[in-house]
Amino acid sequence: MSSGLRADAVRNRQLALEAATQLLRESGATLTVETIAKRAGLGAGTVVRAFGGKDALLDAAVSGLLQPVVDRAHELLETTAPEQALRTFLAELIAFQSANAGVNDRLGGLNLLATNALRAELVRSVEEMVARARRDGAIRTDLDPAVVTILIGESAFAIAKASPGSGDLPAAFITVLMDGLRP
Amino acid sequence: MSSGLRADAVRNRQLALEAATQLLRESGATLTVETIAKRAGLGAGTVVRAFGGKDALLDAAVSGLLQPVVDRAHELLETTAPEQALRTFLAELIAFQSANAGVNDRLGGLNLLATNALRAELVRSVEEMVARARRDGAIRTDLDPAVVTILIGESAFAIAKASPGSGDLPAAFITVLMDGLRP
DNA sequence: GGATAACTGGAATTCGCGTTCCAGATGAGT
DNA sequence: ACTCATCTGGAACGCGAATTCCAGTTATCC
Repeated sequence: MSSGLRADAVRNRQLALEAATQLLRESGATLTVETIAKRAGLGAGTVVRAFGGKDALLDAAVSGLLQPVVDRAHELLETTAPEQALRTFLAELIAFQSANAGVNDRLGGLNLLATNALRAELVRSVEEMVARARRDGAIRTDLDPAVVTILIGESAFAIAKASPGSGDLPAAFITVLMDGLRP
Repeated sequence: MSSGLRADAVRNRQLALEAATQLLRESGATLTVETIAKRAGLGAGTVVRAFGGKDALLDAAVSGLLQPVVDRAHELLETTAPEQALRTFLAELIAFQSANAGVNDRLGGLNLLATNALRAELVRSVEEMVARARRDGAIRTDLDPAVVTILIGESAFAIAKASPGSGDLPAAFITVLMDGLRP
């Protein structure tokens, strides 16, 4: 096969990835190579080797989680009117981040190449939504679109982190934000 | 004196605190006991003993940074009209967080007793500002005040973290937020 | 079904850090 | 000035965690 890996190595790679993803999403879990290995039913060495290091493994896991969100943004850009796309995407993004609360807190000091690329792509998509909504007259023109994009992205992120504690928060946020962004 | 500490111990306590505060504010700096000790011109043992542990030392350092902000919130509550107080405080809070960027990222896993107390006090102050502004008719009443407070706090925090890269961001944020919060 | 290269488990290694320890230094009381 | 309790520097220690290593196992190819 194209990979050049032995069949068992391929299987174990997959097991390691799944175990890492699981543990990443379990808020309190300790995220050591040891625990990932135990969860996957593998030895520590195998887990590390599968991706070339712990960082790369987690990068793959986080990317896997993020990819559907990126796809969804593209889909909304193609199928939905800009303002509505922005609203919908924000709601879904917050729900996603909220469901994966704690993931981001445990990535400090890690070098996440693929993940950062996806994040950049996400920002690009939001930028495009903002630009289009603004062309439609749905967003005020006294602010730099790039600044508006950052504003949206960063605060959505923060709201998601805080929202497990308070269910109304995301809806309130979107209301306030979209009202504040109107011309 | 009341402390019961020897004079040199008092002085070294102060040196350790200042060194810790400095390093905390220097974004890239490694924040180990060793580096703090070197900066203070002390031995590692002395630094640790001064406050009873690294956590307590950093707690004291962060509290020291935060205290003026808390005082300022109280002052604004006493001297300024609610809506204006909120605007002003937000701008100052963001400027402060921005100037101390990176401090918050390095506090993961630490037990910061005094700091958390100050943070809670900060939230209480903002809550009071929101409540008063709402009574004045300056803030929409279709949202739970507690939710509005969290909304403000969390997003201000996020904006501050992102703002070193983009100077217009804080002003844009406050504009959008306050417009969105109007009745 | 052998031969061989690839892969595996998990023990040993390494590394970064906070804390502890203690022989020597130093401030405080007289 | 003398004494002694307190404090100091920094080496040694303990601990958690990633990585490396290697003897043994297993897939793959003929």
